Amino acid sequence: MRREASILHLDLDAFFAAVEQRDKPSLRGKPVVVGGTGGRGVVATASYEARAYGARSAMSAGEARRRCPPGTAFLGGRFAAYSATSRVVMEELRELSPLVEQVSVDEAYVDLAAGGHDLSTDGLTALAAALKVRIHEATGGVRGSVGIASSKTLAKIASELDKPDGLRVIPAGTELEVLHPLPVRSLPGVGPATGDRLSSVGVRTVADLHQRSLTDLVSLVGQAHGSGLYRLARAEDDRPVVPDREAKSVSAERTYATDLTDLGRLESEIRWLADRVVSRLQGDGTAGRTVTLKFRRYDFTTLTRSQTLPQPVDDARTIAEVARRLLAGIDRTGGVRLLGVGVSGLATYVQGDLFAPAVEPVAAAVEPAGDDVVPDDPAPGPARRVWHPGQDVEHTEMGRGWVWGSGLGRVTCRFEGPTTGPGKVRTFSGDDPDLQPADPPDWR
DNA sequence: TCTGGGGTCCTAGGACCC
DNA sequence: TCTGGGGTCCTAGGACCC
Repeated sequence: MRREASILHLDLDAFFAAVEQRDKPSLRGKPVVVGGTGGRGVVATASYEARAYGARSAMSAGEARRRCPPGTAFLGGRFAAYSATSRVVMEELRELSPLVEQVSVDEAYVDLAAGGHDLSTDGLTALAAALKVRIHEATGGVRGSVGIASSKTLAKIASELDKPDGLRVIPAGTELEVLHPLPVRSLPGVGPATGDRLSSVGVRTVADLHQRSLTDLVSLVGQAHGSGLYRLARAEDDRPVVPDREAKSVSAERTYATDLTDLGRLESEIRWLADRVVSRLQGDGTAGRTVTLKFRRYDFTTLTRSQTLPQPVDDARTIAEVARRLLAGIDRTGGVRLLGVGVSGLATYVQGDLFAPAVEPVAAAVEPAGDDVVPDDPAPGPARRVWHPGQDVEHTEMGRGWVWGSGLGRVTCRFEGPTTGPGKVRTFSGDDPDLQPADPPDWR
């Protein structure tokens, strides 16, 4: 918490719907719902006119259709238009200060202390009012709510208080007056689960929260969350505004209109998801060591399986094969509602030969030619064999398995079946005659 | 027409090393 | 041989946010 209110939070109002209403005058003043046009969709944004009928973000499309009157516009979403509009808004914020932290397409923090502004309450109010006008003009009609306070959390709460088209400054020293009457559920980070736990011990407002000891809160919701709430109730928050946060993971997922059961189809979906992840990975010049497969069953139960590789990977074939191996260990009975593929443990990709000896096997997998994989008949010839993570193998003693990692002339394999649970891991020489590639998967 | 898609952070247990 | 503890890495799941 700073000594003066110098952190601004901006939240654009019903952003996607507002862009649609800007671009299609016939939609102005009418209920508009963006998202959820597919069979299993949910609402991304409801205009305030649609909210009046009970439509909400994250609600199923079917529920929103039941609630809204005939004539409501249900739109699929034009994300290019939203991000272009977002960029216009972020430029306006950067006029205020070099320290702008964009949290999402419609939300950002600005550190006003870095911008040399009049930080009196009157000065801040004038600044916020002028900003709102500039955003409305620059975007051609989108409005936003602004909160200014002495910390990020308070600024975010402030921007919520007068939504939509809000403007709220919380002068330094008055934080607790504003905070204490609020329901705990309005604190960022308190969702349904935490809200229920707090409610079960009689904590409903921030003032109630303030009464509880640190020990109580930690035992109720865990170390990090408990101490976070303890501090929040006292308006203690010194998180800085951080521009240009680096991404920590990249993922793609898809929910299917009808549950999938065919293994070949699942594998081609994995390949498609891996391609999407890779195009973003390569666009960012990054690669990651941990591949995660996300799997949601017909009954919405959701599992993840992950594997960390020896080196970062950014090629679709390796990522898809690791994901496919992970899929093979999951019981698919009943059908699959959603599949996802992700990569985390990101590292900026360093091009060059400096570490060539160590990364050569994986580097070879980056540009896969079918010939990299040794044919089933290991004819005499070039002795060096290339193995890549996820590849199926057959070992004379261990049976069927798959490559976990390789390097420096060795290959590490994991042997497990869908029913055997955690597998055995063994390392072999890369040219061990007992180890052979198994039948390669058929991607088509 | 029950429940999207892209993320972040935390917890807990086990393996492994010192 | 027994016993213990700390630290790090990996995996799986869950809560939360927009």
